[in-house]
Amino acid sequence: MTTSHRLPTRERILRSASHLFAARGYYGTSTRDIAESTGIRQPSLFHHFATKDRIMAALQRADLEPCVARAEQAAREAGSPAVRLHRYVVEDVGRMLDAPYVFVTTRVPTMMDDPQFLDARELLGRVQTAQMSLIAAGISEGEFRDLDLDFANRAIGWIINGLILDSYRMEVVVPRLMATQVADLILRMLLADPEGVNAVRDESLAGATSRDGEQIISDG
Amino acid sequence: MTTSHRLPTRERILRSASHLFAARGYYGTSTRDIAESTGIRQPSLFHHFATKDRIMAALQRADLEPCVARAEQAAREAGSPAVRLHRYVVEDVGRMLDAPYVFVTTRVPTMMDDPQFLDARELLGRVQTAQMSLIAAGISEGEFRDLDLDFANRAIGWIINGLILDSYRMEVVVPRLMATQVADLILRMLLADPEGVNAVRDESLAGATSRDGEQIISDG
DNA sequence: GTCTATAACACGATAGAC
DNA sequence: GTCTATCGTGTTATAGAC
Repeated sequence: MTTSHRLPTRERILRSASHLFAARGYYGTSTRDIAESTGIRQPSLFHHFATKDRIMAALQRADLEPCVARAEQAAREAGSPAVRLHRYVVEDVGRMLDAPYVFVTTRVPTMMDDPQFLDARELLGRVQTAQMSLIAAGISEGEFRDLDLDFANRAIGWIINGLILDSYRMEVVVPRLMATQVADLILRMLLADPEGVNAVRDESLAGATSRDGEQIISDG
Repeated sequence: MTTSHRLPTRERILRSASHLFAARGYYGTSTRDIAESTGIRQPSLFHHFATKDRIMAALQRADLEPCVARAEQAAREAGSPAVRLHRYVVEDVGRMLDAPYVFVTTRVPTMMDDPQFLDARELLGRVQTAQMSLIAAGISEGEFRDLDLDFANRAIGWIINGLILDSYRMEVVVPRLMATQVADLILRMLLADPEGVNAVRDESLAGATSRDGEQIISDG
């Protein structure tokens, strides 16, 4: 927010659009709304994006591509599934809360059904697969309770999506702290020994990678 | 679904609309879509509802009025806050999953902001207040961990809303069982002694009220 | 790269016959 | 209570000047 007043138009469109989508939903936001809040006229939008849905698609990519990368890395790594899941959640939720876009509508099922947003559907599918393999590993190694795989995976999504949805209205003072609290909550649900959550968190945060900077989208 | 082929038109409109709203969102569903799926022409809708938003408002009432009643009753009652919260979640989630309408969009913040849906906003506010007083009681009595009240309350909403959202896509075989699993999950998050969830569930289910029948809306 | 003007269409809602 | 016909508006997107 400090030096965002001379960003490329394309970038300003994406930021405006993500806020408007969060406030009024994708279908509730017109291209006129987006243009006005960007400071250009409605037809000028179409110099930067061929259609309205390409704006949403660009936001979905910005949300889901880093998410897929982290999830699949966490699924590949060695070590405690609990610690890997915790770290993945902290880093990915932290990334979303730190992002210059408001990721509220990028993952809603209403969008995913539309063939226009097929790419996002595929990316989200890969996230689910990676998460499930982490959960399955935790269960088979005895770290997690013997929960239904699908149910556990959905529950994780409920909490993460709920936070992102609320984050537009809540004031998230310290993204990293909020992300950790959410990861703790998820681990407490899953762990066979719920008291072990403190140890898992300590190991997770000790091995955390450094945070990446502000992200810019390359393509739509 | 067994004998739904000669319901009053008004009722058929509400059922069709709730499914369409779930699939494509409120703004993504046109009055023509609703009429077609009801088996009438588009202008005939307006004999039953003055405007499109009155259809949504009727669905919101059908969702939130029983919810408010249960939440405020649970907050009033005596006894263990953990047991009261568990029972409230089981009964209310069970009710939503059993309902003839798909309650997916009735509580989304996008709707709540719109002054057209002010009534729903007020009802949802009362649900939040009742839930918070239950959580506060649980914390002060030492049954729950010393969580931030707002964070705990939001987390409950994330899980319940997530389930309802998914329920449109998931096949929920036994609503009552699913509702119990979700209540267990919520209690496991909150309880100071997570192992106590089994005792809480047993006491909760033992004192459960009998299920009410299929609900019909009276007014829009 | 942004503009004005406008096409082409979908939207919610009304009028009035039956 | 449902229909046909239609109004007025807002929508996404295009054409073409600057």
